[in-house]
Amino acid sequence: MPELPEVETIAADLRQRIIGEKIQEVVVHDARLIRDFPRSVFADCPAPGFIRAVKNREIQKIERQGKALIFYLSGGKYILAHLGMTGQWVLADSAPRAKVSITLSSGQRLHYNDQRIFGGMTVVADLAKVPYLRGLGPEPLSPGFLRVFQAIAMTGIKAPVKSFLLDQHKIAGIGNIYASEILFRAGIDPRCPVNQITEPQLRILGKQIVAVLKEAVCQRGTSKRDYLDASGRQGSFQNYLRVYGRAGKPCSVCGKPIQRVVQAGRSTFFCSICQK
DNA sequence: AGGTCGACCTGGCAGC
DNA sequence: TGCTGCCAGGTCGACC
Repeated sequence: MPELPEVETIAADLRQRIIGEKIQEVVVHDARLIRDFPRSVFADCPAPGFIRAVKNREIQKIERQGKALIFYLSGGKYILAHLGMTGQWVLADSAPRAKVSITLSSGQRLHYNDQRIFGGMTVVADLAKVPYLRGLGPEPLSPGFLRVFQAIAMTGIKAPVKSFLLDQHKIAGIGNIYASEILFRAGIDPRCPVNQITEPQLRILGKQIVAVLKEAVCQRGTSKRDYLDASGRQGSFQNYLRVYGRAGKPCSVCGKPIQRVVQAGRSTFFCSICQK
């Protein structure tokens, strides 16, 4: 599900509703979800250790970094969570398919669902030592991003620009949906190597990264399949997609059919007339 | 060094 | 109806 706008929406929702609450009870329905971030599984079942580590701590702050969600707990512990493809954090009395359920001091219940189990969570004592966070590129919504982006993009990268946008080490938070949308708005062919894009085009690209992500945050994310916010509601940016998931349908600008190609095993959507 | 590809999982859906 | 194959918003490690 989650790219930057979706994780940002969930973080904002949870911030409003559970800051200051104490974790009273944790039930792990599927131990595969509790794992070293984000994929490697502990040799033995880590769930009891996770529960012990977070129980009775207060949630003091919630932040997003890239596509990761971080719960700051009292006593210097952090829950580090990643939603993978199908993860959901939902506040609700019950959630029949929840993989992890957390009861808070007010009686609210926070559930983590994840159909494909690509996401998960772990508890850490030092964020600075987490390889995923250390490796993240600049945040598109942070001040000074455009200048940093320009500098990174000018380092002679030969990869197709679509792969570049998806690389979390280069830029944090962009995923498959927004990469296609950003490139359409910038008028750049997703297959074009980064080092063949002109400086003025790169400036437009940087601005479109910021514009598309900001707009998607305002629309509370894109609910194409599974994504729901922390109240279980859909986002609305799917109503504004110009190319993603529209293969064969007419381009909103020139009317020619939107193309779908596969790059690095993932679908890319674009207009071969409007994007050069 | 830097880029590409399969593996990790489950479920929905189109086509036969 | 039921089977098969394809598809899905992410990330990492093996491989070139």
